[in-house]
Amino acid sequence: MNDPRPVANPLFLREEELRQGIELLFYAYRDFTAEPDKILAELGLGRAHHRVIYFVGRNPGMPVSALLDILKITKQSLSRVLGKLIRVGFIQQKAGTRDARQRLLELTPKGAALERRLTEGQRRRFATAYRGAGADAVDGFRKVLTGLIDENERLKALAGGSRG
Amino acid sequence: MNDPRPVANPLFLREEELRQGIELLFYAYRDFTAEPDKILAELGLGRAHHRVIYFVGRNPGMPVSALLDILKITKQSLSRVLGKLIRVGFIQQKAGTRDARQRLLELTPKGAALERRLTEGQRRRFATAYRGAGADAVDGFRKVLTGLIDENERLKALAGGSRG
DNA sequence: GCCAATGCGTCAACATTGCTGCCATAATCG
DNA sequence: CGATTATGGCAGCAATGTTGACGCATTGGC
Repeated sequence: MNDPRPVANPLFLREEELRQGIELLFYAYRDFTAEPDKILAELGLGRAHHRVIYFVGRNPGMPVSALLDILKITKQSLSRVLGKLIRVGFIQQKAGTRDARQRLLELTPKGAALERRLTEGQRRRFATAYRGAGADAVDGFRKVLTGLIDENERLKALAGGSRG
Repeated sequence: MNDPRPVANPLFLREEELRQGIELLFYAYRDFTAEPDKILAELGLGRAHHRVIYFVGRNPGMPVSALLDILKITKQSLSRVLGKLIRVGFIQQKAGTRDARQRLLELTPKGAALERRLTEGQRRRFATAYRGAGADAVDGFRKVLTGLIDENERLKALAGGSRG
């Protein structure tokens, strides 16, 4: 009846708060990726292919090095994924004009169609979540997520498309 | 000089807003998992092991089936990961009392130490992001992330530890 | 007490996604 | 010209996921 703690222990609350954040991030990411994964599996592709298709669609004409910097994987890992997407005809390369060593990447029409199909569900999921949470919540969401990103990556991340 | 659009196209804004959300989630998750991944690699473990260690630490005495329901992977995949963690001595099993078929999972002291080591950086990352964003932002962050989770998973996700 | 269902584990085979290390080519920069 | 950069390829290895099939102990309903 007589709780000795007038307010909840702030240290416990803090720990609980942090753990809840960790878990929410896990659950959200888990469900967020499940839908496209199914579509990809039917095509013999994986999540890595989606990431490449997404960012190339977002940044048409980007060189391989820019993709590597976003994905933070090795050149060899990307090479395999990218090679398959090119062979199957979702992505095409053009030689760079300024630097002829560069291979500038862009989606083929077929690739753009797949991109839309893959990302559609994710956009809808975000739209629903945003609508349900309200504009202020969306702002907070962005603030916290941005704070989770490595400091030296933040600017690049916020630049998003080729607007930066 | 004279922009024909008095305000930005709301449809474009919406699309841009949604894509930014998608990307922020990707970047945050990428950097959020990078630190523990390094530690795990030194131990010959992977991200899947971290997830198991995390949730068992959070829910001591949980049966295997509960873990499967959280991770959404197959029994066989979990079995391999769990088996290794038990062999190496990070997790131990006890037979269930109510149902003797169940294997109730808990961290060994060694496992608890690893859990702290792995999750420490992630907690710190969240603490910094929360502090920088403010209490209202944290609330919005939680609202949006919760909205991203599959509807029929939301209650379970929010229950978090064994408080539910 | 029988018998189906449940909880858990395991063997085999396979694909994806990372990694390292090494090598090659071509182009650009100083 | 020589060093660096941008890209690609090959071999091999590990982790993480999948499906399918099977076994074993226990539980619970009839």
